[in-house]
Amino acid sequence: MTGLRERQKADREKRILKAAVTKFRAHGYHAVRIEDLAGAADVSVGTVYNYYRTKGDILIATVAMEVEEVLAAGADIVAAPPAGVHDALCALIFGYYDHSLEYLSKEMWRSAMALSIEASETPNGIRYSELDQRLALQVTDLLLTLKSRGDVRDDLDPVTLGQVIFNNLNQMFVEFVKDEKASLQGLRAAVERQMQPISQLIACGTEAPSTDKRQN
Amino acid sequence: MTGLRERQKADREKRILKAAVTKFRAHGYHAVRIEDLAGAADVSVGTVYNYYRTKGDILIATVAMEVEEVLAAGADIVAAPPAGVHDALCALIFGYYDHSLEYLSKEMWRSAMALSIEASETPNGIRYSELDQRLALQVTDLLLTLKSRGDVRDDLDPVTLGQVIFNNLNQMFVEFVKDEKASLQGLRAAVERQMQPISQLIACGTEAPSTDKRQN
DNA sequence: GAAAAAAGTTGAACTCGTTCATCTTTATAG
DNA sequence: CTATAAAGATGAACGAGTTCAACTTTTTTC
Repeated sequence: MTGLRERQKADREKRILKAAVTKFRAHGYHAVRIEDLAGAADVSVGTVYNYYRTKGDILIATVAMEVEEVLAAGADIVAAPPAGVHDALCALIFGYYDHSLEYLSKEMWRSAMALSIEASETPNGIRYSELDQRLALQVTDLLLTLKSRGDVRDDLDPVTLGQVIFNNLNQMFVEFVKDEKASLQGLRAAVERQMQPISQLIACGTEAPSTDKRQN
Repeated sequence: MTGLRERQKADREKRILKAAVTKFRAHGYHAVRIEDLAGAADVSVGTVYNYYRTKGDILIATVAMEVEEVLAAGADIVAAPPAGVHDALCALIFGYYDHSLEYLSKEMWRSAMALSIEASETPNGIRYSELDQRLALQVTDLLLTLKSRGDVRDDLDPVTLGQVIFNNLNQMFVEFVKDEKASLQGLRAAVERQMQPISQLIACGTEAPSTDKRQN
C-alpha cells in the first residue's frame, strides 16, 4: 500500500493542476496569480513551486493534456484515412483544429507558444516541442500510409513533405490564436484553400502538366 | 531651427536605443534590466518608459531595424531573381537567413517572437507581425515575377503558394533560433532540401513523373 | 515508542518590470 | 526680465513571479 506522504503528494499535485485548468480558462493565464492557484489548491505559494518549476510549467502541463488527446484522435485517422489525398489530409488537420479550443483558450495557446519559443531549452519548452514533433510525425505517417496505398506520387519524400505541410499548419494555427476575432471556420477555409493545390501536386498522376522542358 | 527640447528628446531616444542594441546583444535581452539601459543612456528609469511603452517595445525597435534591412536586400532579389525556380527562391531565402544574426542574437529573436505571439494585439506585436507580412509578401512577389517570366506553372495561385512557402521558412527559422547549437549551414541545408521538391513541383513542366526510385 | 533523519511545507523577502505624484527644465506671455 | 504654463524627467512605490531559511510532518532507526 502506498505511503501517506506519497498519497498526499499526488493529491496536492492534482489539486494544483485542477485549479490551474479551471482558473486559467476562466480568467486567463496572466490574470491568475500563483497565489490564486495556491489558495484554490489549499497549499502555499512555496508548495506550488515544489511541484512546478515555473508558472509556465503549469501552463505547459495543461496544454500537454490537450495535445495528448489530439494525438490520440489523430492516430485513428492515420490508421484508416479517408480516400483521396486532400480529404485524408483535411480530416487529420481539422481534427487538430477542432479540438484545439475545447479546453484551452486562445490566450492560453499564445502563452504556451511564447513559452515554448522563449524558454526553448528548459523542460517547459522541450516538452512542448516534443508534442509538436509528434504532431508533425503524424502528418508524415499519414503521407506514408497514403503513399503505400498508391495515392501519392512515388518520387517524393514523405518526410520532407510532411514537415513542410506541418510547418504550414502550425503557422496558420499561430495566426489563428494571435487574432482573437478569427474563427475556426475561417481557419479551416484558409487551410483547405492551401491544401487543395498541394494535394493535387503530390497526388498520384491526377493531372498532366504542360510538357515544356525547362531547366530547374 | 529645432527647439532645444526637441533636440534633447531625439538625443535621449537615440541613446536609449543604442544602449539597448549594445547591451541586449552583449548580455542578452533578459539579463539586461531597464535600470541598466537607463544608466547607460544617462536617463532615469521613468524616462525610458517615456519613450518606450514596455521593455518588449525596445526589443521590437531593435529587431525592426534589422528586418527593414533584410527587406531592402530582398527587394533587390525580387527585382531581378536568378534563373530557375529553385535558385531564385533559395537566393531570397538565404538572403534572409544570412542576415538574421548580424545584429541580433538568437535569444533576442526568441524573445521578439515570443512577444509577437503573446502580446499580439499590442503595438509591439502588431509591428512585428507587419514586418512578417511584408516578408511573406516578398516571397509572393517573387513567385509572381517567376510566373510572369513563365518559370512557374500557370494553374497555381502564387499568393497561396507564397504563403505556404513563407510559413515553412518562418517555422524553420523558429526552430533554428530555438536551438542554440543549430548552425546557419544546417538551416540552409534543411531548407534547400525542402525547397528542392517544391520547386520541381511548381516549376513549369520539369518533372519526371513516376520513374520509380524507391527510397523507403 | 522515542529520537533522529528525511521529506515537504511555508510565507516573508527579493527581483525586476511598470506606474505615478512630484519636481525640473524649457517655452511662452506680459 | 519675471511669471506662468507646458512638457518632460525622476525615483520611490507597487505588483507578481520566484527563492530560501526556518518550521512541520512523515518515515526510519534502535
